Amino acid sequence: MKNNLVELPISTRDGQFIARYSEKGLAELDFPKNGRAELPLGQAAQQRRPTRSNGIPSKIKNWHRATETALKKILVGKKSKLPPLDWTGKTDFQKSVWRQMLKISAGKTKSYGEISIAIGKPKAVRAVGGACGTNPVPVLVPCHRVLAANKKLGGFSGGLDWKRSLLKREGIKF
DNA sequence: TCCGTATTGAACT
DNA sequence: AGTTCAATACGGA
Repeated sequence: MKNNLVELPISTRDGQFIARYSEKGLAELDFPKNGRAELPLGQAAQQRRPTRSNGIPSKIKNWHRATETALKKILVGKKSKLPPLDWTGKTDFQKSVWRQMLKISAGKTKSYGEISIAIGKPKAVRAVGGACGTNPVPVLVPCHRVLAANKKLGGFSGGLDWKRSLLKREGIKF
């Protein structure tokens, strides 16, 4: 079996996210492609296309519902329960890093250094950054709550605008 | 094996 | 106070 992922859209006020599910859980989540963090102003282009519900296992539909709820909550700075995540094929190091990030509650931040300490490898700060960059499930795994040591904005896969917006919504100052 | 990385902290203008 | 630089762990080619 290969990338037998089920692809489902999630419409939010920030645009349409794309969620992909494997047989084990949520495997990937993508930012809206044509939607910058430039304040959509409610003019979100909502594409309504025929949904092929056929062939989608009910468990995936269930996960998708959880994902949709979680995503929308987090987008307004609230904590939420997450669907099962499928990190198959990823390294133990990455999984450790992401698990630490899941422990960051809404409205709080951690530095890359703190993450590295938390996983027992204080010197692996840059590797932590690398793991963040390959995080397949942004937002839900709150990589945006990870800042540099002096509380500065690091980088972000989906664009720094996103990171800034998300942090702002959670009332984080930097 | 070599290179890049979403870092860091210390040294140096 | 701003900038440069080496160190360091890990993943991908």
